[in-house]
Amino acid sequence: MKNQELSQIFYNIAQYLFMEKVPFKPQAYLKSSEILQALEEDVEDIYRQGGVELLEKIPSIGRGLAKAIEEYLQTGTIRIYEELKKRIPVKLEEIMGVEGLGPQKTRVLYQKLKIKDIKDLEREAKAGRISGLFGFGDKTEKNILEGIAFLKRSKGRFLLGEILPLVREVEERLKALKEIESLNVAGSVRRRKETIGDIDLLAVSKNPKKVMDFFVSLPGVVKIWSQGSTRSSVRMKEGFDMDLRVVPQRSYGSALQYFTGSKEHNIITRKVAIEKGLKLNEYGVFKGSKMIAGKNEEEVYKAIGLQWPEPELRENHGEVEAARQGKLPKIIRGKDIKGDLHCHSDWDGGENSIEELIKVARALDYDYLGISDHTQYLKIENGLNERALLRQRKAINKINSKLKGFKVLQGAETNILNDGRIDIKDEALKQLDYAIAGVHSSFKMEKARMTERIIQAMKNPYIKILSHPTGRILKKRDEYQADFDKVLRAAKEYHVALEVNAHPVRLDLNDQNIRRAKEAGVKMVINTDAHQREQLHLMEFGVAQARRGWAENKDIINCWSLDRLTKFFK
DNA sequence: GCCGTTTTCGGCCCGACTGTTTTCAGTCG
Repeated sequence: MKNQELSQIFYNIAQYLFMEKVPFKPQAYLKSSEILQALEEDVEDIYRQGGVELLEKIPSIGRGLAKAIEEYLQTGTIRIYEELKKRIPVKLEEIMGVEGLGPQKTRVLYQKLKIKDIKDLEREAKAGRISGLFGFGDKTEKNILEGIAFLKRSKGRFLLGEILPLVREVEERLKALKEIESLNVAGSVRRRKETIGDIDLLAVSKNPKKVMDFFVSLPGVVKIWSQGSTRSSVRMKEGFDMDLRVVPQRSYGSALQYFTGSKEHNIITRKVAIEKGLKLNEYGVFKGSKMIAGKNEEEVYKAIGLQWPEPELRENHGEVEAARQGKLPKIIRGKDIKGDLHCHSDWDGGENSIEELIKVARALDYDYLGISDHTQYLKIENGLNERALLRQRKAINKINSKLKGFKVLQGAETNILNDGRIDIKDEALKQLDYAIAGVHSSFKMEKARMTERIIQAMKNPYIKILSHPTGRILKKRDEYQADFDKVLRAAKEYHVALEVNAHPVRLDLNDQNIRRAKEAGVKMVINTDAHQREQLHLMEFGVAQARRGWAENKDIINCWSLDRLTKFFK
């Protein structure tokens, strides 16, 4: 698949054009770069099927870029790109990945000091040769060195699961300040993206100076990037940045809307406003110079003729059009979850007994809990064999006989062997309330075989859930190769629910795949895969991901009553 | 370079802060 390569090339061309201050063209390249990055179909397939004409059907790809794609597919290179590279042969991703360096500065650094990559950059900055260049001073040089150090440390983004607890701590501290009238987290944290670049906070206060002074002296602040009366920015010791903006009450809604993003969502909403002869910015909705909305988000959206979209929907994935027609989905909420169907007890070496897990599940107000221990193939996890499963069946029956208003289900997380068979015999699977199947070995299998392997497993009549369906581990392991469309078709045909694994490093299915599953009419289940009782609380991350994937209660089987769920399993 | 159309041209989101200037360019979000 050449999508990513082309996306990168168009990104670089855009930056070169920015350097030469070509108007508007770079934005066009940038836009197409983003489109290609997110495009699910293979551009090469599209080109093979319909040539340049079909490529032009891709949004933001016109005649010029379609030709460029064709050139790349045929020759492996794009002429204008090669020329631009020759003129300024710089590793753009590296240099411009440093905070504060954009195309203009990158150009100067190359022309004056022949800086080509981050190594050159660090060397020249340390030697003090950067300050003094036109447009560069001591501070810029120092910031460059700090930016390089950050890149080395963090590789950029943080997992939502790492960040959210820290954000909540900061929120608590700020809310305790009496000068703060309202406080909200905005940005990608509010949208619950799986990884977070930095944190945006928004506050209302009549005394912004006091608030900013307090903010920049919060415990954990290691550097103050900027401090003003409306915006301040700091680096925390964990390595991420936080922005706090103070806005007047009357603009709070429009500011929250604006700073929640996404950028793409905002561009569209502003255009919607323009169509209606209005102007939308972070201060409000304006008709001429008259402000007609702004104090809360609902009225802002209403003023421009849109239904209020949940933050998780604001990714310019069709939500604005849906909001215009009043057809936004009624996405699930955390309290709709009625049980967790994937957790591990001490039977397979997990940390807690079934009874201990039940306690937490009841505290979460669940109606049921599915124990799904590993099975025998996973020796390292003390996987259960057929006899152990039977013993566990009896134990669970006994526990259930003592419970009122709550039910423990017996599942099992079985393993999909390389040929698609399940590592537990059908006679034993039959005794379970449901069985989960997952790939836990041979991740690197070739695509067609992997697809067939997974589909074979789903054909087993006792398999009701496919756990972590794509196998990715954030920042560590890519998805395994499988044809997801075929997996979806099989899931539908054989009535298998696909898991949305809630663990913050998995989140598998991810938002886009959840959306695809929903559109294919495939049912899903949000599970924590907890190996200790505290992890049952990770459910919120799975719910957030499902919300980002537009999932509604009808799509998620553990939003259903025990009766309906039991029928699904039957 | 794309898009949309009142369709082959004209518009493309826009404001805050920094660091460098000496009135503003560059970067970021």
